[in-house]
Amino acid sequence: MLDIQQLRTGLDDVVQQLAKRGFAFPADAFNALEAERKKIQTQTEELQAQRNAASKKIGQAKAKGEDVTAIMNEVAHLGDALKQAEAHLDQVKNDLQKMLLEIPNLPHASVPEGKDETHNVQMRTWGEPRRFDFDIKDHVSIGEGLGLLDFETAAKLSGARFSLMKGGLARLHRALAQFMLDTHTQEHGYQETYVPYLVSRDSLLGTGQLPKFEQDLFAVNAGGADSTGAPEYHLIPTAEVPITNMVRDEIVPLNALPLKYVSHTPCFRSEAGSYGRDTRGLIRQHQFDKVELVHIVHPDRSYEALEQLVGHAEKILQKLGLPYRVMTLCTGDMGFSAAKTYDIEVWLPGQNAYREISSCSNCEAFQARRMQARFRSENGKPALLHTLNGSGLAVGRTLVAVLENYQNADGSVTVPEVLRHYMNGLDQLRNSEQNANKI
RNA sequence: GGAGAGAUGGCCGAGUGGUCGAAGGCGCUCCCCUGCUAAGGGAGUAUAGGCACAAAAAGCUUAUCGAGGGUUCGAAUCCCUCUCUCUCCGCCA
Repeated sequence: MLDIQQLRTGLDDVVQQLAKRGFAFPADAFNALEAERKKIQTQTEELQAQRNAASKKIGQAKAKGEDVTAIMNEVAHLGDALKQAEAHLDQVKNDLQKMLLEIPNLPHASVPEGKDETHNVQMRTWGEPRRFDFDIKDHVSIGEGLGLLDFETAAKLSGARFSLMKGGLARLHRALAQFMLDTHTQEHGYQETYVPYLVSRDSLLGTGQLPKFEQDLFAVNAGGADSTGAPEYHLIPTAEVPITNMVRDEIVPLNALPLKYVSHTPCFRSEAGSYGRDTRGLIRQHQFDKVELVHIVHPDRSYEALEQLVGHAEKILQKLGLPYRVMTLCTGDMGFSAAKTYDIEVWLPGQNAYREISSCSNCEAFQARRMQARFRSENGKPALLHTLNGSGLAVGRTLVAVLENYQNADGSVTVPEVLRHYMNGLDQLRNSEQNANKI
């Protein structure tokens, strides 16, 4: 959420900045609402002040045992007018709030201007894509070839865009998550957290998924789909939601900053509207695992923290020996809550392309304002925090990258050195009688 | 799921219709005193808005005692609904 003060005092600038990210701010509607708000609020508060003063007088008079009918008459007519004014004010404020909640964050000055992902700017690359002297397969063929990846059965269980992994592949998936968690907690100073996978609407409002992106979420009702009323819970689309909301309505002591949390969770996305893209394989699923990094920081430190955050995510790819590049997203490609975003894209030989595996964003005070997440600042006053989040990394896509980059001519896959410890020393996934064995 | 108790400021805790944004304590900040320390004395110490102003300060004003609604001239206090916490019972991984 943007600062309404900023809209009142510098609307033109805000409109211009939002235009850069392709958002048309309804300035006229805002100005009209704001003018009305001002009028009604003044009027309402005037009436309230009258009432309060009269009530006080009544109280004082009664205490002295005086007759109060005169004052009572004086105040009697206020009731209806006040009620009406209050209702009107509520409505106008609600409309304003609704408008405010649907406005995306302003891009940071350093963000390149552009319409879509073709205007993202490459910052750096790491590693050399490996040369293969055999015909390479994509991860689907590799996984199915091993007898360890089974989309058909997953479809039977749930439908499209779900996956079933078995044996060494399921274990490799787990190993990746463990490895990421261990690295971030032991080397990067994050506190491991276990969080709810079902969250309230308030939490989703806080991080910006609601009210605008309800279509992308899965909703859950206790007692089944035909239960009446609004959904009680939503499945988390990312651990960013529960982790960041830990500080909602809190005032964090200055000396507790920065807070750095990591959590491994499943993520659930309906991805409405993206059908037809990445229909094959593990790239785009309704359910996937992710290790999420969140920083809650002092506003002066958030861009410093963003660089660290990206570095921590990169470290995982480096240790796994997976080539990648880091992109700064342009204004038109950034997410709703972000002021600046770096994407990390890993090299996928099966697609002969770099594909997003991590997205690291500084949301500045955008989420904090929605959440009323504050810290007690140097002058003793509460001030809004800055929040950042980033994948460190998307586990499913990392698995894809490992399969494709570490594939061998005979269809086997070499287990990266750093993961063997988590695989009981196993150094290769290969097909076997056992793997091929039915369900 | 059943029965009961509760939710007040950074924390503890008083307050059952009026001058209460809220006693008292703790903590914190500043000052005084004390040759260090400890003890003592004094003052201050919620948040978010609005108005006005070029802006800040001061000022005026509104809201907030878990949330929402209601009764009333007036609600922390009375009524209703909800949420959460705790205790006991049941069930359950």
